[in-house]
Amino acid sequence: MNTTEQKQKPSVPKRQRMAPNERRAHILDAAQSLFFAHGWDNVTIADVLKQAGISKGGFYHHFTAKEDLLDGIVQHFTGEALKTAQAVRAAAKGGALDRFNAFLAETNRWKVQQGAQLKFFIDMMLRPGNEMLSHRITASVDAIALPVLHDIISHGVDEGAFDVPDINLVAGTIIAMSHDRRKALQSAVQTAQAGDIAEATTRLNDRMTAEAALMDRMLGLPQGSIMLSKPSDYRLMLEAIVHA
Amino acid sequence: MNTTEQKQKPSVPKRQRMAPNERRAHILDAAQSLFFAHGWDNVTIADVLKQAGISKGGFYHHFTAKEDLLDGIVQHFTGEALKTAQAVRAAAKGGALDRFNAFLAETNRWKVQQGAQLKFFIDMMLRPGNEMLSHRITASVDAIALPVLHDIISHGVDEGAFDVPDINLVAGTIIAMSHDRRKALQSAVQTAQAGDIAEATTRLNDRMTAEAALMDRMLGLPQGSIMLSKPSDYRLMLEAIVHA
DNA sequence: CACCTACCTACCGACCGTCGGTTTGTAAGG
DNA sequence: CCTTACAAACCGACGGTCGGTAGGTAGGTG
Repeated sequence: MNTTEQKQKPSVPKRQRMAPNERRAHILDAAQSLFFAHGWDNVTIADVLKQAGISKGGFYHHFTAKEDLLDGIVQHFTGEALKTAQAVRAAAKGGALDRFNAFLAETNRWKVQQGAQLKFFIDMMLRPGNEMLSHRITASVDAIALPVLHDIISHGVDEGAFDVPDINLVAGTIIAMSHDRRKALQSAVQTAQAGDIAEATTRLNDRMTAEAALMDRMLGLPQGSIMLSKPSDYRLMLEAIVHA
Repeated sequence: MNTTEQKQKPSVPKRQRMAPNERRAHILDAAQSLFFAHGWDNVTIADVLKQAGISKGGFYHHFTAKEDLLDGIVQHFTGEALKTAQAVRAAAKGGALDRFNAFLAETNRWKVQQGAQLKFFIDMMLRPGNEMLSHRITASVDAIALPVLHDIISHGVDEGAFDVPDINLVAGTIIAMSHDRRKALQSAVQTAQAGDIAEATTRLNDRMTAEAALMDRMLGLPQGSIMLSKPSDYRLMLEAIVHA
């Protein structure tokens, strides 16, 4: 109801055509940044549309529902992890213990590589209102990591290197422990950002050392068999996060 | 827009007044049954109103939002657990191992006591769309169980009975393992309902035996120190669930 | 020119939460 | 014992928002 009827072609919506894959990825990117920043239920389809620069009809041409975005994001986010896992599985050289340590090192390398994104990721996973996102990503990671871990442990048991009460239980518990690590990581990052990187590094290292010791026990290994990264790695990771 | 204007006082809404606590509990009960049965996002406020027999205004007089129901339900549901935990904590007699076994026995006793409700509860926790409920209940249980477990383990370490790399890590991992157990329980219940109670009992028992063995290792105990329930208990529990 | 498909606007139904008003208990004052 | 006054429980219509749909439009392709 504007009194001055300006019929000027204003800010022409500029309908621009894109390849389906491209458009889909574009929308997914927009959605991911919004969801990570503000939480699943605090972001509306309209927000995504504005961010992605597309209309509702256009959106629903590429996606069937808001939940469909979740699947896309989770897939995109766990794609890297999947590749890593497959690579570790393929490189079946060495004994089970070596493979296990390689698996841990690889996952850890991936995290360090994420650098500053890692903090963002952790905060997102732990943000209230993001239970759905968090749950799905966790489930997806589980689905990828569990069979690989089972495979490694199973080989270790066959070799006589490992001794476990139940392969699946041990694999699941190790993964659960790593999920639980998120809280410790978040706390460490906060400490680091408060200025005390030394303290944060120490706490992180203590945690990881304890995890390694626990894994030794769970796998029936002598103390010190499982090797996690060095403190210097954690320091570097924390510094990278702080300076971002 | 009814043609036949029946002015009869029909099905008088019978505005009936209740004490706030009573009304609140009444609404909470209705909400819980609906949420458990159909999932958080599939149940609307209107559904709860109809079930509880109250109007929207009345509802919002007692609750501030739909989410407020969640807190109430979680509290109501973990209240029993809280009492149990406090009781275990108070009964500080005996050594740490005895207390630990008592803790496990008590939590298990609680589950068996739930009986048929247990299946309902597990299905609810694992139902898609109930991530929020599931997450909150898990978090609440964690908050209750963690300090108790920490307390027991800490005493055990002081006594020299336990030997752990990190108290919090071990406590958290044990709890995480118990949460992960839900999937195994669900699977066992399904097997039992399919008729094969013997198989279900065996699988459940295997799982619990393995958990006990893992806990022995985590706590630095000789094999067989941690005692979980007998197979007969699981059989009884499964039978109770099937016959409900 | 015909046709496909990416895209758009307008619209729908469902839902949550609010708001002004109504009923009911209850306690003080006559 | 009755009246008056006030607070608290309760009602139902309404507004705004959101996810999703319907039906048409434009731009590329054979």
